[in-house]
Amino acid sequence: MYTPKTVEEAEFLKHYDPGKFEKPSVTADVVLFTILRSAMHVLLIRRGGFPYKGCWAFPGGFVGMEESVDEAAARELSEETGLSGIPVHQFGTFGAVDRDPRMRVISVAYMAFLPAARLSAFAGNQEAQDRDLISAVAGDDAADAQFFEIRETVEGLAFIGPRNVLKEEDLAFDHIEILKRALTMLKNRIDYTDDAFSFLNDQDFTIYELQKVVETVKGRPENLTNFRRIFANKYLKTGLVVETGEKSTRDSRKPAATYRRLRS
Amino acid sequence: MYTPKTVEEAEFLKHYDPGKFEKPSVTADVVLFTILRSAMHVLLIRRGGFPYKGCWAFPGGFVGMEESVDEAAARELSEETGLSGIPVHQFGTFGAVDRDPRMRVISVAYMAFLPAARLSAFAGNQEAQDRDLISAVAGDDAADAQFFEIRETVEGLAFIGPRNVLKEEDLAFDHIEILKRALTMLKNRIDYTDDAFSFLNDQDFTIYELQKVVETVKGRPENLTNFRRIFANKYLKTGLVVETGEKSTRDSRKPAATYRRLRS
DNA sequence: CGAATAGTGTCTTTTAGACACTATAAG
DNA sequence: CTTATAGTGTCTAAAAGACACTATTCG
Repeated sequence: MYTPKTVEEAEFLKHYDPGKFEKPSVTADVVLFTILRSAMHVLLIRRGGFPYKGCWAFPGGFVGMEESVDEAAARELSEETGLSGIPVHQFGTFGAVDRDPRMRVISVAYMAFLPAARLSAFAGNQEAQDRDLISAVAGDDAADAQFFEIRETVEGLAFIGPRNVLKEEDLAFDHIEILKRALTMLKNRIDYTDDAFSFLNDQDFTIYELQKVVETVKGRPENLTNFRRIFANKYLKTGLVVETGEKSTRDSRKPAATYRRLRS
Repeated sequence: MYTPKTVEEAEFLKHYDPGKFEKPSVTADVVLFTILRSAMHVLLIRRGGFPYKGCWAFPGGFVGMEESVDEAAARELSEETGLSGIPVHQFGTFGAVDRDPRMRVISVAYMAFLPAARLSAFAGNQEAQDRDLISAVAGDDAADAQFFEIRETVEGLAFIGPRNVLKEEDLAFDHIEILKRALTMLKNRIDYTDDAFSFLNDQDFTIYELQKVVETVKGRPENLTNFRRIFANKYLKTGLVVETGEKSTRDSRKPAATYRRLRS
């Protein structure tokens, strides 16, 4: 908290008028990724109001005056998906003049990662599981929320939903640019950050599960031997990850060792 | 440019009132680095008005309604230093609620790199060269502008100016946090981006000059043989940099080969 | 000559990539 | 017995680190 150093300064602050200049609006938007059936998916919400009515956009909204931008991102994600406790990672701010036809809007963009298991857990019904839906909170602008598979085609990105297929131009505002930036950054980050762990369903996991996450994010297979060696050097040798002693048969007939990450 | 798809939507946009909600202000701030006498320097401007009067801050200011955030950053840098054509690189947005005591301000932070030669070139007088001053344009908030050497001490960062020495708490707002983030990112980026080239004085340079830039940014020496090898593999073999054929004796008695980067 | 950078050769270590092979348990 | 993952050993290639050595030119 800032303390004025002189009476003069206290007076200045007391009479300062923040309304002198016209201001842009600021939003926090969250690109929520998840992995379903070994394919990258992103959450999109169908816009029920103008502009870009019927187009699809990331969860997000205006930054309130009493919350930080980071808090706004977490709040919007939570409000529009019902999910809580998902960390968000800021990756860029998009400030072109005409990106919103209503008015000047500057968007601070975040990415976040959802373990697939949390998808069905809270939706609570079979339909939701089948269709990769999540319960969007009803609101002015949120008519429907779905996870779309991201597929890279020769004409650009396509978004394969449970009921429909979108092209790049079906995204609202400049969200296709935001998504492309997020994807590039995620692919670059995945090898030397702990993002991959955020996709895992359980705190106990097998090396195979982690490998599948990395392969899905990067879009190409990893060599099994090398992946295990790097895992051993980077996490086991340093003590960041320990073997639990339990065995898992989720992915294979042969029981696999499970591991757990220590201290976040 | 966005085109409404229906008359209804055109009406909506026409009557949309952007003034409904209170909005934060948005600034673009630029951390301008340069290298003088083999030491990292950063440009700080002394604040002439409240709040943080007498403290030092990065060049920056409010984003106008008719310019993008990137343009605002470039404009502020140009206005407050007289320098033009310096590319700016966005690296983070700082949106804590209380970072400015006047009002809610969200700051989009950029970093930029100034070749040392441009410092003296435009200042035009000996005093400026001696003191690492640059001509700050007179304004409400800009009383004085200086480059400070960044020195890492046990108590944190110190800023060694031509006439004075600052501590972390002499920086205004949360600018010390912004600077630390910029430094960390720059150190991480320097090996695999072309940032190092931006510090070079001339389009023709020697390997030694490039090595000194990298050493200064990272704060530790590079092995000469390995640096030359990496340079050869990364830039010469790929054709990104070519040998000019000219020789330089700027740094050594023995003439050194000079190189030039192709296509930006 | 000493000082300071220019430039090359080479040995070693580390890391990454590739591939062969055996193990386990369900169907 | 087939299949899919579990897990190890090892050969090779590429990259990084370390160090020795010679070259050039000014003062």
